[in-house]
Amino acid sequence: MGRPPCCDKTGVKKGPWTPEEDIILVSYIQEHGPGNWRAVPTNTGLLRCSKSCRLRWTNYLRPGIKRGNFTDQEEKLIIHLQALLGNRWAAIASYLPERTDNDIKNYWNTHLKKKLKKLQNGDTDESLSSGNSSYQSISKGQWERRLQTDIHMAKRALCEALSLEKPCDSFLDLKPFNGCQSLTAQTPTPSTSTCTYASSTENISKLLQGWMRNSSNSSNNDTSSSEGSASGTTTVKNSNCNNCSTLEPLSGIQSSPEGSDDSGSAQQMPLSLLETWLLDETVEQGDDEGLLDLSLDDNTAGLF
DNA sequence: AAAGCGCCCAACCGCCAGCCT
DNA sequence: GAGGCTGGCGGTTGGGCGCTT
Repeated sequence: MGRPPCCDKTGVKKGPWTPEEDIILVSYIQEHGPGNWRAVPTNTGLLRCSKSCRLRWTNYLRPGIKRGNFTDQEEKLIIHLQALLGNRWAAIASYLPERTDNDIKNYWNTHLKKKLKKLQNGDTDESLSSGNSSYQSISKGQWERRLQTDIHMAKRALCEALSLEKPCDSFLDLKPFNGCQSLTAQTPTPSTSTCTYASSTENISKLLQGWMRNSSNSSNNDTSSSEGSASGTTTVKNSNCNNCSTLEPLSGIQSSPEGSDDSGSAQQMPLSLLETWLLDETVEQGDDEGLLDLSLDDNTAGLF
């Protein structure tokens, strides 16, 4: 009957991931591809719940994740999409392939919610002035048309931003992980896939660099690598990797033979969605047909 | 210098739809 | 078909950090 439990509740480690754990997880996924999370703790020896492994991968280690400040375009897009979709962060994240739903959710809760609150209280905010406040005095029909226009503009901006990305040859030359190409090949996506993996490689390289530095500096000082680590995260965020090419490749990492399912479902689907969106030439300003098939959330539409 | 406060964000929790046995 | 697990999702939490007093 059914399946065995995904993991033992006992002996499962919680809390921040250490760089060592990250490396183990990344190595495993490099070899086997993402998916079958239940097998990950068993096969890697990680004392983590399968759920925790999946979350760590999708929210932090997955290729193509962009970290740091949100651009104005991204911000506006999030606001528009939140108005349309409500708090469906995964759906919203599908239009921002470089951002995780968790990041968007956090950004909304910590920044945008406050901004909108201010707006509702009558304050002005120049970054949103072309967004919400301008909707306040117009009819719903006008608002929808304006919204389509803004989404179209955001689409253009995003398209331009993506087209500006150049092939990351320097990272390809690095080959920090054997078989990294095959992982990207799993994803039948736009040309950005190479870059997205490279950017992740950069993240992981930084992480590795920090970890190697820590472990060489203080091989007997575990607290610096595991405690200081809430650090796994801190290492990546704070270290400046000016010369990643000095990194040694990880040994024992094989290419993924048959790219399993995907590199995190959140990666494949969003890109195809985005691609559809970007390539949809029928979406023109003022053309209400064929746009996002989304109805207004009454609550959020009321904001405008 | 240090205590207090607020912000940020990684990670956990609980729920649910879909899938597997 | 039923029971139960998996994977995905949104909400929430709490530790770390920086700023202010």
